[in-house]
This record gives sequence, C-alpha cells and structure tokens, in this order.
Amino acid sequence: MARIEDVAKRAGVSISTASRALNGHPRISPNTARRVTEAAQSLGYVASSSAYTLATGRNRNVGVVLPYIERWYFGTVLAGIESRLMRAGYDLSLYDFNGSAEQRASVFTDFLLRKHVDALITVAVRLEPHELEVLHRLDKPVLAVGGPVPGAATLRIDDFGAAKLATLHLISLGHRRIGLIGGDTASEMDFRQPETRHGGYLEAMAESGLPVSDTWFFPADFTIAGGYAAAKTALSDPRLSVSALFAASDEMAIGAVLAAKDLGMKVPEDVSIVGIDGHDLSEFFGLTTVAQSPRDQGARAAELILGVLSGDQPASPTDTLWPIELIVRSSTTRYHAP
Amino acid sequence: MARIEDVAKRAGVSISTASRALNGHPRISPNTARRVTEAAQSLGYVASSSAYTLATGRNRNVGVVLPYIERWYFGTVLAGIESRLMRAGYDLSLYDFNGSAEQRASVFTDFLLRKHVDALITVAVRLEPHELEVLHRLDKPVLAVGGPVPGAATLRIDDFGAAKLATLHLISLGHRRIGLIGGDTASEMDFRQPETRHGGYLEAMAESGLPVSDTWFFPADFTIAGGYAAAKTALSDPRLSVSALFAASDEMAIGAVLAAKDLGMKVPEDVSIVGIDGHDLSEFFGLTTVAQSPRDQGARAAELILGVLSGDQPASPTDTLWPIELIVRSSTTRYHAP
DNA sequence: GTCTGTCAAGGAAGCGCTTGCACAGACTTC
DNA sequence: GAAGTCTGTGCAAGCGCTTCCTTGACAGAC
Repeated sequence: MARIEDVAKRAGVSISTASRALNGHPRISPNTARRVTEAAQSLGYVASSSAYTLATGRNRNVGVVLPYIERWYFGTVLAGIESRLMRAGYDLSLYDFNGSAEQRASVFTDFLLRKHVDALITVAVRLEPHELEVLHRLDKPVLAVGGPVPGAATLRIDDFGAAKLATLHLISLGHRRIGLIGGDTASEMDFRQPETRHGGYLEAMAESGLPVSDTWFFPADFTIAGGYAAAKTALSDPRLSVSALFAASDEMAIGAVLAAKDLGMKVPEDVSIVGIDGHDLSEFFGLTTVAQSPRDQGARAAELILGVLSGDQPASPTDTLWPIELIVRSSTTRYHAP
Repeated sequence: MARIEDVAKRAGVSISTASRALNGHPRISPNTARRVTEAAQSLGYVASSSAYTLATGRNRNVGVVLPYIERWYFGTVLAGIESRLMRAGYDLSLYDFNGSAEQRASVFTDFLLRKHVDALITVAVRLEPHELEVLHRLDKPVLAVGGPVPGAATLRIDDFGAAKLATLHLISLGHRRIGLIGGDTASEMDFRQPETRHGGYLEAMAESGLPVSDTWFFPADFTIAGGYAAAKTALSDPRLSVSALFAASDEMAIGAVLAAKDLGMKVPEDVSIVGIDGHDLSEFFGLTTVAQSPRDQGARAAELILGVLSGDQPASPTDTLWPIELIVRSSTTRYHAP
C-alpha cells in the first residue's frame, strides 16, 4: 500500500507539500497540486484513516444508535442517513441494541468512548439518564431523530400532532366511538412514539367533546401481527362497537385491516382504519395514514450533523419539526349507523 | 480524556507496562496488573482506537457491504452480524448501495481502501469483476453471505435446492400446473438469488416429468406489492389455470396470498402457494415456506470472520451451507380438480 | 563468591499522517 | 534601492498507542 511518502517522492516534493496538495490547501501552486494529484492517482494512494484521525482528531465517521435495524422505520431512516453520509465521504458506524440490554450497555460503556466517531445520530431511542450523561461527556454533536434527547438537537415529526390529526380525521367523518391500537409496555421501553401518539389521540377526543373509554385501548407491539390481534379483539367484542380504529403505526393499522377482512367486515364500510407513518406498504393496502418520510428525515439528519461538523452550522440544540401529511386513501369513510 | 500516560502515572508504572497490563500480556506481575486496571477504571480510560490501529495495523472493525438495508432479509442478516460483532468488541462499518450506482462505486474506489476495516462481509451482492479485483487487492478476509463471491469464503443456503424443494412439495401434493413468481431483471442486477431459485424450480419440474410453460413465469421485484400484481395476473388468466404458485421469496408469496383472496379464491383450496425465506410475517399469513434464518446466518458469518481474524481459523475460502427447512402451514394442500 | 537464567519493568522507536513555524525567493511600495 | 509583503515549500514535532530491545534484580548453580 502506497504511503504519502511515496506520493511525495514520485511528485518530487516534500511530504508536507504532498499532504497539503491532497487536502486542497491554499498556498499550493496549481502546477504542484496537479503533479501530486497525478502521483497519488497512479499509485492508487488513499490516506490511512487511522493516521489521519490520530493527527487531526477528526474521524470522518458518524455513529448511529438505534434499537432495531430490521424494522421498517429504523432501516429506512438508516438508509437515508447512510446515503447522505457517504456522499460527503463519511463512514457510518452502526450501534444497535438488538433488543439486548447488555449490548445496549456496551455501546455506552465501551464503543462510544473509543473516539471512533465525530458525531452521533440517535434514532427514536429513549435514553436513560446515565446514558445521557455519557453522551454529554463525549462532547460531540448529537442529533436525535424521531424523539427528543435532552440537550441535543432534534429532528422529528410532531408525533402528538400526527396522532391528533389522524384522530380528528376520523372524527370529522362523523365517527364517535374510536378505538386506539397503541403501544404496549415493552415497546414503550424502547422508543418514545407510543405514549406521545396516545396523547394526541386523547386530546383530539377531548377537544371534540367525545368520551373515551379505557376499553377502547388495545395495546400491541407495533407489528402487523400485533395490530391484527389487537384489532380482532377490538372488532369482535359486541359491547364495544367502535366504528373506527386509529393505530399508532401503519404496520399495526395494516394488521387491523387484515383482521377486519378476516372477520368478514368491509373496510371502510364497516370500520374505518387510519395509521401513522407512510409505510411502504400503506399504499398497497389502501391505508389512510399520516405520512412522514423516514428516508428523507435520515438524509436531512445526516445533513444537519455534517453542517455542524464542518463548522457551517452552530451546534445549538435546535428542535426541527419535519412536516407531516394526511394521505386519505380507501380505508376511511364517513360514519353511517350499522 | 485520559491518555495511557495518565493511567501509567496514576499506577506508578511506565507507559509500556501500562499498555501491557491493559492488553493482558504475560510477564506482568499480578499486582501491577491490578493497579493499572484500577487506575484505568478510575480515570474512565478507553484506548483511542486510531492510535491503536496506527500502532498495530488492526482496526477491530468489520465492514458490511449490502445492496439495501431497509429490506427484511438484509436488515435481519445485518442485525445478526452486528450482535455477534459487538459481543467481540468489534465495530461495524456499513456500506450499502442504496440502489445508487455512484454510491456503489464510491464504496470500492474510496471507502474500502481507507484501511478502516479488518475484514469484509458481503450480503447477497453480485460483484462486478473490477469490484472483485478491488476486494482481492485489499488482501483482507472476505466472507460472502447468501451468494458466492469467487475466491472468498461463503456462507449460504442452497438456493437452488430450496427452490427445488418448494416446487417438489407442490408436486408431491399432486399439482401439475405450477406457476413461478420470480425475479425481474432489475432485481437480478442487485443480487443473486432470483435466477438460482428459478433454476431449482425448473429442475424440479423437469425431474418430475412435468412440462413448463413460459406463460407460467411471472416476474416481480421481490416485494409484497410486486408479488400481488404478478399473482393477480397469474390467477385471473383463464387460459393458464395454474393450481399452485411458487414464489421465489416469502414477500412475493404473501402478495400472492393477498391477491388470491382479493380475487375471491380460497388459499389453499383454490390455489396452493409456497415461498422461500421464513420471513417474520410468513407465520402470520400461514404461509408454507422453505425457511432459512437470516439472523442466525448473520451471527454465524460474523463468527467465522472473527475466527479468521483471531488466527484460530485458516482463511481458506470454504463454502459453508446453511440448513434449510420446509415449514408446511396452511397455504398449501393436495391438488383437487376444480 | 561469581556466573547464568528468569522475570518484571522501562526506554524509545515507529505506525502514517497533519500542521505550526521557518525560510527563500519574487513581487510590491515608497 | 531598501524594506516589507506575499507565495510556495520544507523541516520537524506530535497525535496516542504498541512492542522490540535493554536493563536491573534476584534466585539457583557451580
């Protein structure tokens, strides 16, 4: 592997000149710059990242912390982050918890402390106080996507407002008895959305002067199967007679659509269903949803962090709200008495 | 941030002794080792990874190359790799193509050359010759999961055999006219499975003396929506009258199940459907499938690579076959004439 | 009582880069 | 024409580790 010394020799300049030429410093004559670039090219030279890091303290590397990779939302945010980061020549180090407490602990006690990353993006994680302290001690830019991290910049949708909007949509269609498929305790541990969205639903109901029954809440685990099971209960108990369901995620909403069909009910004639997320599959299932765009949010998050790292942006902990959009499809319709 | 010098000072030893103590070298008295460990602990010392790398040439970092993160199979393999890697104290650098040719190119012309990773795991990518050459020149252990990379070790299922097994399952149930929902040209570009699985289907049919019609092949893009569209065509053309469908992935098979239902057909009474993968959702949809376990494969892949890196395993390019399992659920049944 | 071998610990080089400082020469400016 | 300002380049220190080589202390062998 070629070292910078080889490049310098071949271009007939000193090592320092070679370094400056390759890094695009001013005060290098165009002619020299060209010779160095050509020498590097012909030798296939690529700077060793560890030497670069040791000398500069910069890593060209951003860490991403998230609870699961294999779920649609997280994977999609990650894809967005990665594409923007790579375009800027930045590496991405992945730290996911994989649902394991010890893996999670090791991220904070070991990995993050290795000075391997210049900045951190967290995706919808709900941090414990001592984890937060680790983050602050790192003294590196931190950006939280999809859920606030105290003291850090944030990029998120208004989850509360999104849930309220979805619920108000149902209410505006004349629905009065609206069930909620929300998060169970396990999912609340891992990320923040469940309870915030629950709150939006409650406020929409309250503001519209509608009563809410505890029996209209059906906890689930944010998966299709979970939403299916919850909806089956919700729709087959004759005492409840909800005419619409709001699911706190599209995946659960899709499960609800499938459950309704399996119960011989027609969507939306017999039951209206609305979700949140704008999941890839929501269009396929004709689901009315409040869409966010995780991929674009990820890309934007990377952009914000890159801005801070390049010094263009101040590192102030700003709270950026990502726009949401109500997409009405064929899973919701006007209420009519059975 | 504490440096090793601080640790040494605090423990009252030289830097070199501190280093050896922290790395568990022999020839350090137990007493000294303890003092150094305690000093490190109390200072919250973590070795700088770039200094470590520069001095040793080792990175404690494995790169993972894959075409998409947000698809179930890839995300799940990735989760498996990550969990095993973290357990060994290894970082993971993510390089995905994101469906972008230039992003893909930059992985090979830039990122991989930075000496940032000790080894590479590729997931189901179909490498171009010049990409392969880059890999070989890196002179680092490479492991290919889910699809061979010439000259590298491989961990994969027998895709050909899996497809054959799925098809033979249908044949053994008396089906004769079996449609194939396989890969379209776009998906064949990105990864290898489509055409291999196609081959397995053809061989099963041929060995059983069954004719195959070109009109029984329905290309799709390996998604639920794609499988749905393909199955709708397959099942609604009266000239075809296929009694069973083999889909080259569970996601397409799920789409097929939904299409059948929407056409008013009963699964499996009116049409049997089988997939490949053992997708998280396959159980939910009662899908008969040939299951692999991407998560376990990922973990195993990481383990194999770690073995090579630690010197326990030779770096010989072995081809490891991961077992597959036919899981019969409620989407397939014995053929009976309409 | 000297010699050799073993063990624990330290000195210092070196990994491959960046960058502050020094310096030589060319170009202004009065 | 001397003093001062730019420009372009080189020297060498230093980033924080690991590890080869050496040293010193001590025990057992002769």
